[in-house]
Amino acid sequence: MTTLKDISRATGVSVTQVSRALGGFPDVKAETRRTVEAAARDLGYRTNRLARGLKTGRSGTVAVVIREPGGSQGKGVWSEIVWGLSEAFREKGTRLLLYALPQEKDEAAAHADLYLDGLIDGYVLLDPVENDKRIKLLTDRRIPFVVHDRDPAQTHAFVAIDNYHVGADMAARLIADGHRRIGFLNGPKDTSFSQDRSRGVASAAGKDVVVIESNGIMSEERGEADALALLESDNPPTAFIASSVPLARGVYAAANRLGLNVPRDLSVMAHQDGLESHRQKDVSPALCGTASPLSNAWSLLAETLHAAIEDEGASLQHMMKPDWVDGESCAPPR
Amino acid sequence: MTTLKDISRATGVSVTQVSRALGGFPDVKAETRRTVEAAARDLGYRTNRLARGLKTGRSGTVAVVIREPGGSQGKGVWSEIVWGLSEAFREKGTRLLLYALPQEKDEAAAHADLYLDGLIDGYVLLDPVENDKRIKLLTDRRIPFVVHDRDPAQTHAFVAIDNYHVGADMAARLIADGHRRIGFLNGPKDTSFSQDRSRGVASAAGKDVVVIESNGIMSEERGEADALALLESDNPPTAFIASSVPLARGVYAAANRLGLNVPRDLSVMAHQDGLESHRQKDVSPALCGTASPLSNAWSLLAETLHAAIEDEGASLQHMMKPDWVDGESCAPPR
DNA sequence: CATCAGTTCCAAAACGTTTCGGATACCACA
DNA sequence: TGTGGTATCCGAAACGTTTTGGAACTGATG
Repeated sequence: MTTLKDISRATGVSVTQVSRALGGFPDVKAETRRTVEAAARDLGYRTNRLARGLKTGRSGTVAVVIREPGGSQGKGVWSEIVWGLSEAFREKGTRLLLYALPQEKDEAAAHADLYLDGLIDGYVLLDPVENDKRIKLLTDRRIPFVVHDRDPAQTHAFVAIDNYHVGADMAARLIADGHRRIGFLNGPKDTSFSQDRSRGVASAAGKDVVVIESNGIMSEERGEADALALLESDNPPTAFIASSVPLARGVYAAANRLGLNVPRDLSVMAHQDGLESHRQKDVSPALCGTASPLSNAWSLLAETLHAAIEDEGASLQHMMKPDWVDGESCAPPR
Repeated sequence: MTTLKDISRATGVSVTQVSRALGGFPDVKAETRRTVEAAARDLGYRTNRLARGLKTGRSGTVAVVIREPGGSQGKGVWSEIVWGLSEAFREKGTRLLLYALPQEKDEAAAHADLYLDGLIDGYVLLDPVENDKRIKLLTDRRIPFVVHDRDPAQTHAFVAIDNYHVGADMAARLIADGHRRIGFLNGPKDTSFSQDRSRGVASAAGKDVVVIESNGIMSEERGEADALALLESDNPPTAFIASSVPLARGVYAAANRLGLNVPRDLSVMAHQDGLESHRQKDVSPALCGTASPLSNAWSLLAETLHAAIEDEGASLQHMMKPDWVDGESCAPPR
């Protein structure tokens, strides 16, 4: 292993100046810097993060705790998220630790324990719940962290989707196309994302547009059932907004059963969460709708966590505007 | 953060003795040790792994490099493997770093780079290929590692399945049941696991048993095609051995098309690789056959890597005997 | 009493880095 | 000549741990 001392010996420059030269400090003569940099390259120098970490208190490593194995049949889709995170952090020179924790262990305590090892600068938290214990504990102990999505009951650093605009965008486009009666298959009523989307839709709708909203789990079965009920009513909607791709699949199934053609007889829009597993293109006709640019979320999460680590107490909150994806599933009403 | 110095101050014992007391060294009076341990507990002491690592050259962290995001639609099943590994290492007090590397980057070089940071003690390598570059480079640089599965072209530490016994076990059981003509749907001819299984089957077969082997990719489609061809021949086998669950699915499909009942008219055995994604129970009738106890592999991998890190140059090789899984798919021939 | 062995202890050095507090040299200006 | 400013440098301390090499004490043995 090459150390600063080796470079110092090789160049005749003091260890201090070698460190400062490599660190880009201004009080180093240009020529000295060049000499040092050349020697560092020749000797294959890499700064020892353990030593740096010991001195600075920053190891350059963050962690994410995962609770379930998640095979390709498993419910969890964390592999995609974790991969994206790891890559985003890698690009910023930070490493990501994956901490697998069985269900029966106390997750919040595990976060605190691991942090005390000194190897970890902070955490990314996934899948927050209301009044999340982890958030509470990490906040108390002033351990830096950022949440993917958010817990509306607590204030903390997060990167979340702007669900208000998810609803507003889709509704506005349907209305611009001439639709005046819209079915809205939303998520569970008690989740904050559903409420936000609902508000967005309502604000875009105004007075002469009727929105019929239903809430519940976002499965294809429920989508089909709720869509069927609406389409068979006396005054059926000419368009649907679905809060997820599976829900939209359900709408397609319902339309199919009633012999309705999408988009000729019925327009369908859906929001996709950005995971490979629920893709708007994978249904036919391809869905149009909003999309969460999760791929961008990784680097934003990385930046936010960095900021949280640097400025203790900074509360960084990012709402990401949804993207728009064109498809074949929307048209003006007949 | 509590340090050894804090404990020293609190107890009046020197830092040296505190360290030795906590480290379990013998030259510490029992009473002193108790005092120190009590203080450590009260003060919530956790040893700083950065400092220890700097001194000992061991950070207590290992890494695995992953190349593809692999959503639940993706081909990759690494999430299950990585989770198992992370948990196995966690139980041994070691942490696992996940290093996501895009396809276009040089993987072997990335291993060397990351190692030079000093944060990593060694690697777990997945999916080795013949004459694997990573194995070559890590061996050259004397960076400790262990491979999940193996590269028969190089000698290195590994944990692999005993594929000879996979073949031998299944063949022996079928023969004990009275089968004398066996179809064997194996993997690609140039992979070492296929060759090993082939040898195992042959050795169990002896002279009065006929084995008809076919090789190729292990998809359901190929399984169906090859099984169909054999079953429609003049002298069809009374049993099949499949090298994977998808292949066995193909056999089921072929039997179905020919109106054959499993296991009455045809016995089917399959090897499952232990991943949730290919489960013998998930087909009907449930498959019997060998299974790789991958869940045990994780801790064995962890132990082997630890050994490789401690004794430089130790070459540790572990063949895991397959398990046996009972099912409904086998019976004596009619 | 001197010697030895055994037990228990500790000061200090070391790991590789960052950073504080000056030191040195040079030049310009009064 | 002295004074101040700027550019460039460096020694030494510090981060928290492990480990070396010996010190101090005890009791037993000759």
